[in-house]
Amino acid sequence: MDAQYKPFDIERDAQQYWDKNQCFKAVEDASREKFYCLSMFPYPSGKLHMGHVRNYTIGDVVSRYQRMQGKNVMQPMGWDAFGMPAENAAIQNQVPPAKWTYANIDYMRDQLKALGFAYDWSREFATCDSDYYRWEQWFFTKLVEKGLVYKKMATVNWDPVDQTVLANEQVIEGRGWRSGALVERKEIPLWFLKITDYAEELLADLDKVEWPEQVKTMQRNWIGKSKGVEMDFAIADHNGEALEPLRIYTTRPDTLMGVTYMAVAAGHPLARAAAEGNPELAVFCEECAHGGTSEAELATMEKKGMDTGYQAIHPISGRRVPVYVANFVLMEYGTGAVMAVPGHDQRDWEFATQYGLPIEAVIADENGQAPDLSEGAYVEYGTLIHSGEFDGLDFQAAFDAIAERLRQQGHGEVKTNFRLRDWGVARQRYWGAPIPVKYGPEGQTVPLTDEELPVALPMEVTVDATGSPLKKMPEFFELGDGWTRETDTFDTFMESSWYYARFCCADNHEAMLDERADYWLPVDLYIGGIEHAILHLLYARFFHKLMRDFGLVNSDEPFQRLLTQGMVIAETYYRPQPGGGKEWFNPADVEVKRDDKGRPLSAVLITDEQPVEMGGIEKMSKSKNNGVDPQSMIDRFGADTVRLFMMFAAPPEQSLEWSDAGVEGAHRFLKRLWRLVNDHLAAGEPGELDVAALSEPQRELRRKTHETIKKASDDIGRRTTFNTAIAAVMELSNALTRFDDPSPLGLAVAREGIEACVLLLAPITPHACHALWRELGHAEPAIDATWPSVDEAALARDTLELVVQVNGKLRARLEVAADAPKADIEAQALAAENVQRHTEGKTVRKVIVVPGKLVNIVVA
RNA sequence: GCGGAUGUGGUGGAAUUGGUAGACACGCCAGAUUUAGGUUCUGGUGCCUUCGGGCGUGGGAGUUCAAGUCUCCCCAUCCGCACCA
Repeated sequence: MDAQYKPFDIERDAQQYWDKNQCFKAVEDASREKFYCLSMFPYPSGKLHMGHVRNYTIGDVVSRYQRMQGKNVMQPMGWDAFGMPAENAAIQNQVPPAKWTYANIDYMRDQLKALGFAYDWSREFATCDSDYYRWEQWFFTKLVEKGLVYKKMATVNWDPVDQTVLANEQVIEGRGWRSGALVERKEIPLWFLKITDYAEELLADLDKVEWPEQVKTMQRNWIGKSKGVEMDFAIADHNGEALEPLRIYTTRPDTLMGVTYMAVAAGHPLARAAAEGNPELAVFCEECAHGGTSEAELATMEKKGMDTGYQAIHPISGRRVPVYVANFVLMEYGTGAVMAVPGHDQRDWEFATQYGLPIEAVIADENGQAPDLSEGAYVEYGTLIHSGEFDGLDFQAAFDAIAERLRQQGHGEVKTNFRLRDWGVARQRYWGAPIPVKYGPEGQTVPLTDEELPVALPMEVTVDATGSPLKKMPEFFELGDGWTRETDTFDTFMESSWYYARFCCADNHEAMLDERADYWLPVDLYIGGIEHAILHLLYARFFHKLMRDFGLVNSDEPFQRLLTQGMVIAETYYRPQPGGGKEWFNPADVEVKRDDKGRPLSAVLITDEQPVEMGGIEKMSKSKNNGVDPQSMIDRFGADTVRLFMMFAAPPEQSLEWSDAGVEGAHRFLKRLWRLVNDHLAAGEPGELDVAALSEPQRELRRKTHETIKKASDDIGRRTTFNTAIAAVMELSNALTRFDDPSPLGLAVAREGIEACVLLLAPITPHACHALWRELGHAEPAIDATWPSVDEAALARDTLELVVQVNGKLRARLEVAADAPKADIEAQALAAENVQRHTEGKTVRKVIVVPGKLVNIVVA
């Protein structure tokens, strides 16, 4: 074999071998256990970033591991190709989004191939292929027929200068990102999917999947099932005339007797009515329409309100309280109105304090006293006070009693509510799948028929900042006889909600899915960023249930296991600019000076040797220019080194800090491994592995080999902690390097250990292991080798080391027989020299023996 | 603001079930060989120390024979918040 590790030759040869033999083409086979491993497909933004490399390496390691376990593995790849960046690039470079997107796909596909991922490329597709989105359009028309789709008014960000709808991301501090104009909230009619019809099932079925508990918790909270009371407050206008009652929902009916005002959204009919005769209020309602629509923005903005002059009549006490218009109440949430209990709700408390409204205690604190409300609201559950006949009741009793009273009076009833809102799927953008609906001359709204599908998106267009070109293309939307086509396109979450199913049968041009979907689904392991923990994963789960209810799939959930990978982060460097901004420099262009402990002291730009500031470690991003280009790393060290570093530097769920030195370390390890095999082969032919004839060092090495197999198998297969699996293999390879025994038996023991190293690393550094496995004389490729198994007999030990503590502090170590009785261990521990010193003159109160671990002697 | 996480040597991290804190690696220090495909090998390396030991897992309290791990409070950072993907 070549004494030098030559990654580029090795990687080219291995990739050619896999490619030529179509090693990763997945074929349905009912007789074999399947494993569908899926990584979240990329948006083709231009080139791969380190986050992609991390994501796809994790998926590849698991895929290759499962293949070596004998499973029928399918690992596909495709492109989440619709989205805003293509439109932005089109505006900037005058290139049609389709051209830009497909060029990016071609480039990124080559990059993925250079990393040696075991994909079945025959299943590849892009979501902007009409052969993909046509089925989405078809399915949408079926949903319309089934009543799962409807149109309603919804709030969007409106840029009054560019005359266009903005995404939340395009609203920067309340202003449009291009025009800089103050963004307004505007109501327009939009298409919605009834995800709330599935709220209960989406909640309950979380129990069926093996997902990280925090992701399930986030989804549960997002769905937000609550039990409360929906009730009406009668309303009187300035003249005491009765108006339409005000409907509200509360989860705290026990605090009902503490209501001191009501708050409604600026768009609420009551606010509109009040504004009619009140110019000041009309101006205020207008002001409330400024700013973005995101919940974070609404929750953190300055709370403002204005009295409508109307009065709400308390349904039980008959007390009259003022009705305010408030900017933090939104029409979209619940009924667009809330009852305010400033004594027991912090937000209500702050508003009441600001506007001088009464704050009253109706829940006792833990001492049974009225709580001090001077510094804030008391939000705990407790016993009712100052609530008339309800005094003395606890939360549950008060909830029931007050709800019952409201029901008897016809003012309200118990209701289960969900925080989850229906999914708005319409976008006023060009680069998306056209929504397959047409409008008639008499205002009819009709889904397109099967014969009218698909609606192909025109590919040759010019895009500018003033909205979708589709709206300016009569040849697209005019259908004749007064009929027009919808020009909105789908939310790109639609495409990513079912691509995992289409991979099962991407070549079917007659149907959306076929029986092959039921062979492969559900996805056995889904890997992607934690940032998708709620929206994408919830929409995909919903879509799966829709497809199930149409008989397209037979499972309830799309993703059985989920691995949420952390971000890739790196140090940032900048220089302050005269204007107050910052110029950011890429880590590749910066040299860091360190003190004698290796702590970074300062940094200079390589080109001019002048200092730059260190801006802290952040997520790799364009804006901070701290992205490390995977390609340059592959070009320098080879794909295996990049893969190894990625898997070794951190467990997959944590953020991973990029380190050039760490990459070099990974590269050094591969060179050592190569040399280890080379030296071993040069040492001669191993003999027969006669387990009964082993010397003590040989037994020890063999134990290390099997301990490593055990640990690495568990780490990769169950825990998905690839970093500790690699650390274990490094320990074994260190032990093998130190093991110097050229006897035939010694070489046999070493051979077993070396082959274990190669196979255990095969999923992580597949190219090097492909070559090494061949050098070790195997005709079958490493990808088809069987994962090594543990010889339990090799793990047995005659003696164990126990630690001895005195009062919890380590004082001695003890070598004892593995089967030594407790009493012997205790006696030996007490007799140890250093233990004697620490127990001298003291009374032994207790001796705790934890078998196989430690002895703790408690003295006083 | 709300929901979810994270915090351990100079650095990345390990400690899986409450039981030896710091595996493995990077960096640094010392030595050897010598080095042009990004050397290689050996040893040392948490902090303090009167060399007995003491201290030590963001901070503060608590439970326990025993706490990085469990409970409570606080601080900092990150992710998501429905039109970024």
